[in-house]
Amino acid sequence: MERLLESLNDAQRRAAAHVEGPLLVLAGPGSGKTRVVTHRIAHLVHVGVPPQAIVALSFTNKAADEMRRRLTALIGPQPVELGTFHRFAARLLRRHGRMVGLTSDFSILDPDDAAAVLKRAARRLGLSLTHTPIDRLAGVISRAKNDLLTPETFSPRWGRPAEETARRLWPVYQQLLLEADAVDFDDLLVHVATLLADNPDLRAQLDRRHRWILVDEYQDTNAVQYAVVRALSIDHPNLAVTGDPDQAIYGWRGASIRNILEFERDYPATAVVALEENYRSTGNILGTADRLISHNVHRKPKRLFTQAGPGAPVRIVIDDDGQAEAERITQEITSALIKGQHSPRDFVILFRTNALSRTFEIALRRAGIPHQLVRGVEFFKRREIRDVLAWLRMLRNPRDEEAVLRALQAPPRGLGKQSVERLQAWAGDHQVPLIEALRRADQVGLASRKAANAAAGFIRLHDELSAPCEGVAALLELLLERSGLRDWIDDGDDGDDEDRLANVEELVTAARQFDADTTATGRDDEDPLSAFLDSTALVSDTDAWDPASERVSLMTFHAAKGLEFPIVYMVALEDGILPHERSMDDRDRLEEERRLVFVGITRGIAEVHASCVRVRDYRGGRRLGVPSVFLTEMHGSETSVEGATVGLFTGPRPSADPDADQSVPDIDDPPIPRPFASGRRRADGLTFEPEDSPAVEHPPRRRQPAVSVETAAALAARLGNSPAAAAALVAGQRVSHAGYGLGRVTGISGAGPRAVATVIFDSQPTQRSFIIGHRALVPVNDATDGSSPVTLASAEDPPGPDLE
DNA sequence: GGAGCCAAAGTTTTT
DNA sequence: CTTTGGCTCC
Repeated sequence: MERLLESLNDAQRRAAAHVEGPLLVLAGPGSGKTRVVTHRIAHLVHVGVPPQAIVALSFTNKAADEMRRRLTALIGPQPVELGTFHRFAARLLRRHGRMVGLTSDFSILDPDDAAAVLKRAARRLGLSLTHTPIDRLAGVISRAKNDLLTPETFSPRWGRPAEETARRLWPVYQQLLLEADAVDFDDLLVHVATLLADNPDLRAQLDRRHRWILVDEYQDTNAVQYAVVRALSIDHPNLAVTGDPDQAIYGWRGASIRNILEFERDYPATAVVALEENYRSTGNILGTADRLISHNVHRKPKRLFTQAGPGAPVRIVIDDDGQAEAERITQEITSALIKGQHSPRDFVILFRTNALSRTFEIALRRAGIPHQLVRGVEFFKRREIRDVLAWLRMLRNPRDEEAVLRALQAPPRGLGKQSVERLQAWAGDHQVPLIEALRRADQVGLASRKAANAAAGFIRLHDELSAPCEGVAALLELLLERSGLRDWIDDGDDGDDEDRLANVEELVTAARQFDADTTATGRDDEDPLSAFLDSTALVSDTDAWDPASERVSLMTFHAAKGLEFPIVYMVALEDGILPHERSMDDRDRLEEERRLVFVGITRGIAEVHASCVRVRDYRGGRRLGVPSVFLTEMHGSETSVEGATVGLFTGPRPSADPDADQSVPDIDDPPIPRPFASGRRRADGLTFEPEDSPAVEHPPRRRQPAVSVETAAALAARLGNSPAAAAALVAGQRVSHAGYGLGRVTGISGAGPRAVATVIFDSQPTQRSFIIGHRALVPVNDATDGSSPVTLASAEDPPGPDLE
């Protein structure tokens, strides 16, 4: 056993060997936090703690999966409860939700559906929402919930009409949710907190049941999460939290650094372990990060060190405009790839807002560099996916009005706005769920015979599909056939149909996978359909990130937390973007922006490049870019500056002299006082009109030859049409498609004619899915396609994602 | 009753 | 520039 902990350093070992009592692990970036957590769990199990008594909570499924993977590698599969806060809460609520008025079949509404409920609440109150956008109201309520406020305790601030409106709307909204047996994301945690606060016996019982609790990223927990964790660790305070106050980046979501800073006060006799040795980054990277973060006033100073050499300086580049920035970075990546010392997955491009990704996607695509934009929720936001899931939700919970409303229109069945409103009104008058009104449509008095028939048909369908079914996938299949959903999706003849159908098939595959997993693990304590729905509702952006894939990653700073990359590009470091203009006037929020950059820098293993731009195209117009104050702050002996020849950087060109601090341009005093004020500006006698910038000559598109290859191959396939061709698809196979050109298969899921191939096309950044049986994909000989612009370094065994 | 078009508005970060 | 919402027309 002692061998288990041998590979750890002293501090890590102290933390991992800790068994009883509260533990606070202050873990700097790259200090082996995940190793400590997994080794500690392994150690606990080894000394006889029942695995079922251990709960490890993280913020993303990805982090949880990675922990599971590493734990299994250490000591084999264990029935440890390991997942996200929300998943844990959902599971708990399915068991004990009665006490807050929920059945075990409650629905989890995504933000869109929650907004629709909020709209209904406003309608019920007779409130006009023309002057307060619904998202804003939802935001106010969400934030208040995270602060553990209730409609009673929430007091709108003076001169904030939106908050006053939200306060009035909130109780009605909760009422509607309750009637629908539904919760929003925030409620999952709020209900659990309430449950634990109001039911001492249950609290004690769960405290006993979950005797060892571990919380990752504790600096980002908010009041509700704190309340939940607190309530479960009173009698058995074997609570271990890990975190780094310098990486707290979710203050806007109600997270409070207080939780970690005052942990020792909350839990007396806490063992504190500081992990300070960094095993990830070079000395220059760590030094730059440290220099930057030391500008934060609200902070416990911390020592970070590495035994690694200084490495390359952290590079600061000032580009002319966004296009130049993207093209320069693309070129640098290309030449690094050609040299063969790096593969695409070694690179990440980090930006403050998602809107900034576009320029980089375009540039990378043009250069033929495979890349992935980390924005995973999109799959579950797709229309067809939401339609299917709405059906499932309705079958599980017929009171879920949002689900019923959506199912009613998918496919359209002749029940229009008029009829639906009449049904809703009737349901309201009779205090019954909407589904009941549909069931008794003959009593409702619908306008037409047609509408009444449609309602009856819908109910028949609902009842038929409500019959018990072997597995989620089987239910899905039945649903797709009987509801006409599949035909509806498939009937048009534009190319999107195929995409949409493939997405649905992908969902079926996921369900099949899910069924197999549940059978294997034999978890009978949960309803499979509910569990499946939970798993689709609670996915996050980073969950979709595939670390093993041979692609350059593009993501926000927030999404990068916990990850590491050999080469990091941080882009658009301009005042107004990072720090964001809405955070510049508030000291605390400015500090959070600074921590965001700290997180960005410390993702880097070997190289970190930061850049800003002198002119930024943004929302149609152009703005002058002023280098971020953070660039000034991080600049020092570990950094180099390029591109400061003209304009904003007026000082002499920075020399290699490490102490040439005088050469640091005076970024604090830019020629343009308010760079991000709206509208075009004249500056230094320059007029920034769009016409002023000559269109950049784009290199000829490389797709030309690909197209002809493709049509020939497609024609051959259509004429010969050998089934063998379809079967020949394997992961890694080059293929061509009539619409999208050449691409590479990244994976096959399922089997038989409905198997789905996922493909990355050379012309597009996104992954697309195709049903193999449709034979839209034609295998292409790798050697003949000649479209590979660069020789990629050979893929070795892909390492797992590296979480701290 | 439904679909398609046009206009307007709004853009931080996310479980 | 994208998305969303409202309107009109079929």
